[in-house]
Amino acid sequence: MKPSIPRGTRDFSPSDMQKRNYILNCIRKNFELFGFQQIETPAMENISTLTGKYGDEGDQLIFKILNSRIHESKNKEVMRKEFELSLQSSRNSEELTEKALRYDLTVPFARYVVMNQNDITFPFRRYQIQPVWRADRPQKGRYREFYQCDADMIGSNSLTNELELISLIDKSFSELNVPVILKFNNRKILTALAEVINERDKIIDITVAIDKLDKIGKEGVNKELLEKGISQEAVNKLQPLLDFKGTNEEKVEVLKNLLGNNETGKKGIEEIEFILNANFKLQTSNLELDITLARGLNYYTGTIFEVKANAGTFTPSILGGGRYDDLTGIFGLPNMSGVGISFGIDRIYDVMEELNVFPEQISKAASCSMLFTHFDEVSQAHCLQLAVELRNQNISCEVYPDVSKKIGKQFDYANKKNIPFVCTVGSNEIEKQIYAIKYMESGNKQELNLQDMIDYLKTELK
RNA sequence: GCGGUCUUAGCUCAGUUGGUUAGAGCACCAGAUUGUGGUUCUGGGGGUCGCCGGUUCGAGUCCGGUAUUCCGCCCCA
Repeated sequence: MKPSIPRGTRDFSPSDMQKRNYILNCIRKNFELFGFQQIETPAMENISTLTGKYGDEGDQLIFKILNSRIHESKNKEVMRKEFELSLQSSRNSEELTEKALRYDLTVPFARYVVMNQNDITFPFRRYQIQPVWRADRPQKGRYREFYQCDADMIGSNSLTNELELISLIDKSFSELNVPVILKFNNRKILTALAEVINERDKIIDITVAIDKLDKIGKEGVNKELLEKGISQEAVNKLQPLLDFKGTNEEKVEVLKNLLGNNETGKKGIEEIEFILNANFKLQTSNLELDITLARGLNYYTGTIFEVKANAGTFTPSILGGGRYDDLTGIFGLPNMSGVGISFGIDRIYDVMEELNVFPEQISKAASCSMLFTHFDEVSQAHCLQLAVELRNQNISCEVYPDVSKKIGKQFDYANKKNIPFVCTVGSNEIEKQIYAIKYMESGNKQELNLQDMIDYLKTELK
């Protein structure tokens, strides 16, 4: 058969993994530097855990897992009915699919917090690096399996958590050498907006439409708002928001004029001002209040974040996040506010590839430090013994696995794998216990006994 | 889920209005070179032209379906 993998999924070769791990290690190091602790959760969740958290569109992007051994079920009539209903409209039937692949890491985290609340010391900082799955149509930078790297603080209302996350974002992208623009907004602003224009029920439609401003323009947004049944009067009231361009402080003034008399609006503006005024390192990061930033996920209630690359032509969203005041409530633990962010390393990878900002040494990384070459079974066996000695000294090495008189072929192998040192062992070497070490880059050779070889390699490999 | 697009050797791609045995570069293998790689030269292997069906005397080329890639919509890391 012809081998293939599902669309939207990918294999990662050793050179891919070197680059992916470079990104991952940077982010993981910073997570730990900020005191986050790692957890993992299962790839699959009960489907009821996931549904209803991501909006209607999100629910349809959940990968469902068909129940096993349905042919042995005793409830086939019920299943047939459920299947018929599933053909009619989007729904979840636990008779057919009781499990699903996780869609993000935040909802499983909320579930974890509720289940383990007695063992957790709050406020809890956790990080989680695992793949998620979305039944989306693949495109460039849009995969059906991809990794999220989440850092969340839960059990604290303090806005200093938001400041810490901004600091973490700033530090991570500057270390990765990716120029970014960090946008933020507050869901309370959007809620207040819907209230002020008397379209409270349409908040989702309003936020989704406004979020598209930079993509479809003001006319596009207005058209979509009207199509969704928002009144012309309400749309008119929104115009100052859509028109406005200016500094963060000027935007706050616009918000005050528009929403200053609304309680929720006041609170949102306060939170925004706190972040902007925080006497922090924020001035050096590219922090922008974007009053049209909405984000689709339903569970956000306060601050929302989004990061985009600020260079090159491929500038997808590479980080998202925000504050959720009551995600755990649905699982039975109310009043547990959390805030978190999620790095999308697959897209960060694509952006870094385009910008060509991976350090050069990553692509040159060798699989090991030394290759032993040989001529026959006897010399190969001697090499295996030498390899044990080197590895005991923490020097990585490999013995060419096949026996061949063609030493050139063995050298070519070292050359292709960027292995920096080659040691050839034959009967002369075994007899004298002196080995010729060749440094591939220069071609220089050194004749050394085992102890000198170890010392030499340790010095050279530093 | 809807619309468009791509697919020819391991990789990147040519392939004329449908017409002999489908090509190139790189990679691979062998030799020049029997204890030392990168350069060079010579030779060689490798294709159900994504898959299924149709039109035709004849299909890589035209038509239908399907899968995949990428793009737009929707949504999002």
